[in-house]
Amino acid sequence: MPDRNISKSVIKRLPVYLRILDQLIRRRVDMVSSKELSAESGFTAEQIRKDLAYFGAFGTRGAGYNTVYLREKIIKIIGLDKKIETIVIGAGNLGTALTRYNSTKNPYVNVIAVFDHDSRLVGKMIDGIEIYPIDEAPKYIEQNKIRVAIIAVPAAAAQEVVDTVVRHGVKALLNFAPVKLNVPSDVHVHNADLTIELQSLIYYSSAEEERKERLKKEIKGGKSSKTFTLE
Amino acid sequence: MPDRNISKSVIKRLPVYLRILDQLIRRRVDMVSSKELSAESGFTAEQIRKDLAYFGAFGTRGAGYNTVYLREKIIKIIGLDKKIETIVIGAGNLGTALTRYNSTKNPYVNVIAVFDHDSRLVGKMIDGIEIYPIDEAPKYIEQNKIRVAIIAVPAAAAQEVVDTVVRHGVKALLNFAPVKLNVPSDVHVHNADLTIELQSLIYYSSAEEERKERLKKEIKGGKSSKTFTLE
DNA sequence: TAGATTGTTAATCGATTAACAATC
DNA sequence: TAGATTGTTAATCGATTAACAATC
Repeated sequence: MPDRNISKSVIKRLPVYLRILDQLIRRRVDMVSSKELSAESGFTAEQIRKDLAYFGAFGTRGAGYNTVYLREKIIKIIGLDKKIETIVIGAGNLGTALTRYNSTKNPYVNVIAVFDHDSRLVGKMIDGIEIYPIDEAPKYIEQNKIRVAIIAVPAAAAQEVVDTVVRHGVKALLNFAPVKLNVPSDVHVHNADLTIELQSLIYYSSAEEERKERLKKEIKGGKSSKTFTLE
Repeated sequence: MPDRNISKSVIKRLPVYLRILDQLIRRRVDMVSSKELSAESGFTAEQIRKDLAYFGAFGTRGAGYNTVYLREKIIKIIGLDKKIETIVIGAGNLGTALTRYNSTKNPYVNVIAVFDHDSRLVGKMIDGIEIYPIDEAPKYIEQNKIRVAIIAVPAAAAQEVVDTVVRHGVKALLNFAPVKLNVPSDVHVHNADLTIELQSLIYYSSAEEERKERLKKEIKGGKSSKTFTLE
C-alpha cells in the first residue's frame, strides 16, 4: 500500500466512495465509472480518479472500476479489513444516541463498550452494549487494544478523559465536546461540534446572503441549479 | 457589513471564536489578543486576524480585541443577533438526542419543533418541544418562517423530506442522513455524517500510520507535541 | 478500429503563512 | 518613546481542475 502524505480531505472522501460502492454492489452493479461515482457523491470525476490513484490503479481504461474490487481496496486502505472496535465515553443523550446509531448504521465499526462517570448509569445496557464506570476505561482500552474512542462528555470533563484514554493507547478521537482538545502529535482528533455546525449554517440562511450567493454563482458561469443523479 | 465571497472555512471558524469569547466574558476578561485566541482555538493568530479583517477592523493595535465588542460583531456577522429558530425532522434516537443537546448547549439557536412520520411519536414531548406529524411541516415552516432545518431521518427518506422543506422556504440544512442531498444552488447543506467521520478516523488509528505521521512532522520542523494554553 | 474512460501531468485556483508597516 | 499587536500585502503552499496521452 504505497502511501506518502495523503491529505485529510482525500481520506474523508474514501468512506463516501465505500458507501456508494456498498449500495451499487447491493444492486448487483458490476462496474462504475468515475462519472457515475461523481453523480452519487457530488465530488468531481477528476477528483475521484485522483483520490483513488494515490493508492494504486484500480480501474480499467474504457470500462471504469469493478465495484467489488474497488470496495475491497478501499476497505484495505482505510483499515476496515480488520474488525474495528471502539468505545463511547459518556452515556448521556448524545453518547446513547451515537451508540445506538452506530450499531444500526455503521457496518464497519463496532461500539463494544460505553463508559460513564455516573454510577446510576453503570451496568445498564444500550442496545446490548454495557455501560461501565469511567475508572475502568484504562484497563478496558489496554485489554481490548482500543485505538479509537468517541468522546461524548461535557466540555469541562473532556480534556481529562482524553488525557486518560490517550495515555492507555487511543490514537484517534471523534470529539463531540465543544472544546479544543490538546493531544500528542501522533493522536488524531476529528471534531464533530454540532453547535458550531449549526451556528455556521445560520450565516447561509439569511435572505441577503441568498442574493449574494446567487450572484456569485451566476457570475462564475451560471450553473443552473442542477441535480446530480445516476445517468 | 462588507462581505464579498467569504470562504466556507472562514465562516466555520467564526462560531469557534464566538464560543471562546463567551467563555472569556464569563471570566470577566476584557481584552484578548489574536495570540491568545490562537491558543484557545488551535488556529494560528495570523489566520484569526485575517478572518476577522474580512469583516472589518475590530481590534486595537498594541492592545488586542475587546471581548464584548468582538463578540457582538461576530454575532452580527453570523446572523445570530435575531432569534434563530430551527426544526428537527426525525424523532428517532439521533433526532431526539440532537434536540435535547441543542436546548442545553446552544445558546443562540432554538429548536422549536420536531417532526416525525411515526404517528406513535406524534404529540410526545422532547424537553418541552412537541413532536408533530411530518405532514404539518410545510405549514409550520411557512408560518414560523423557518430557514434552517436539521435532518435526522433515515437515508431513504431524506431526499423527499428535504425537497419538501426546501419548497416551503428552508435555506440551510444540517444533514445527518448518510446520503448526498440534491438541493437548489441557493440552499446550503452541511453534512454531519457520523459514520463517515468515524470511518475516516480509522485510517489514522493504525500503528503504521502513526510512524509515518510522526516522521512527516519531524521532518517538517520537529514541533514537539506541544499543548496550547492561555499564557 | 472507434469509443470510452482511466491515470497522470500541468495549470489554476484558493487558502494559509510570513512579513511588516501602521498605530495604539 | 518603546513595546505590543493589529490589519494588510506579498509569498508560499496545497488542493482542485483541466487536459490529454495511455489503453482497455
